[in-house]
Amino acid sequence: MVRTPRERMVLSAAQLVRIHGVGATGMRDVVAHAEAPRGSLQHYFPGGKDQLIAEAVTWAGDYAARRVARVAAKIEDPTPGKLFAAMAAQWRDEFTTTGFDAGCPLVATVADTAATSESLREAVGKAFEGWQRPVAATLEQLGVPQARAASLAVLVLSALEGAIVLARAHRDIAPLDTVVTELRPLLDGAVDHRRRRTSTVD
Amino acid sequence: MVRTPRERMVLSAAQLVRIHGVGATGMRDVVAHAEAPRGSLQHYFPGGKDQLIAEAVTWAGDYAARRVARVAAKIEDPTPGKLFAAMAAQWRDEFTTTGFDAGCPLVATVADTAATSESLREAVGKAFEGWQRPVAATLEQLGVPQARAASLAVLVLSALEGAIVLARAHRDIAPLDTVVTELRPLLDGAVDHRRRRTSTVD
DNA sequence: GGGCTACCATGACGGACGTCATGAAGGAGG
DNA sequence: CCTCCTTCATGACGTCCGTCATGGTAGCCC
Repeated sequence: MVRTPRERMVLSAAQLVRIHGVGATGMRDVVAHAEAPRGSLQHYFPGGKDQLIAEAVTWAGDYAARRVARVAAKIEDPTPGKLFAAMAAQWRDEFTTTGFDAGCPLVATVADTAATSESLREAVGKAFEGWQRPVAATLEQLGVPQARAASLAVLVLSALEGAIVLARAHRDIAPLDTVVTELRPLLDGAVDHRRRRTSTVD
Repeated sequence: MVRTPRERMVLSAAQLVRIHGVGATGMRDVVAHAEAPRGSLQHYFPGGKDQLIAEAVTWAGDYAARRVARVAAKIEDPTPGKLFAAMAAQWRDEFTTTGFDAGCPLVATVADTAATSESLREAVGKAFEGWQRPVAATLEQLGVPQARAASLAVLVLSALEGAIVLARAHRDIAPLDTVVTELRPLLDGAVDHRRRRTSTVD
């Protein structure tokens, strides 16, 4: 579990962006947070700040994607609604235990740089795509018809991201619970039971 | 429709925050964009940048709230689903005509300052609240039971904000259309037809 | 051992930022 | 006319930013 200084910097960048946004996250802050040597910046990230943030965004997207697969595997008697509830619960837990200081790094990066840096915008787009894919795949596996699964994955991501923003603004997890409550029947109602693929042997 | 320099500065701040985020929006940029005298900054906003951004956020919240009432009045044979579709359509139109450079100022402010400035965070919270209220009121007027209307308003705001972020990241309005398509039946299904209040005389 | 590469250290530079000090117009009221 | 107050103008200050230049260390390969 030891991480190279380079990895630590990418990881620290992601965490700092979650809290302060891209603009307010300095490279000096990143090396300090990562306990990495400052001289390594120009060595590992010759592309400068854009490259560092882009890698952080990409890492965050991969992390989110992995987490979907992981949480889906842990649900017993899974349904689409339960998947969404579990995804929201992860944020709920983080907010209640760690506080509301950190949000989603992808949202922060879009808000700060979508109009400025094409490369960063593209990195975020791919990160969202990579996150959406396992969500859609899981929905399909749970019996949602393929065409619908992609749409519902977009809805799930949108509602979750929006609820995170609302929760942070209010310093209250209620929006997360609300969207789960309202969306659950819709998601569970989208399964075509004849198509359902069970992961266990019948 | 002439605006005082002070108003112009607040308005320009809101617009610049939408594009560049709070951190990357400088006060000099604001006065330049507003074509306002730089010396007026310390006179009208002795609280500094925080005060300026806070007023911009508050203005944006009021603007969004007014727009809900306005768009709701223009829908013929309105339903909850149509309200949401109309709200999303406003963003759709802006993205297609003006491009994806500008997002929602409330989201940008939360992402940049939720962990840093308590006053700004609070301003955004109230702005969201002031936006949510007319949405819930309109839903109730369209026949949604009161308790449900508040929840659905949260869902509407969350899904819309999230879809805006996704649309900007992908430079594609598809997410907006997707959430509308998926959410419309849910919203229209929430009306209790016995409670519906018609605006015209029966 | 010599040379090459990967990695780290440190200081400087030019620019932009938010803020403040100081002062000048310009109209209102006495 | 003089005074007060609102409004605007301008320059400076200190700080922080991203980037770069330069040089040092450590280890591997020939």
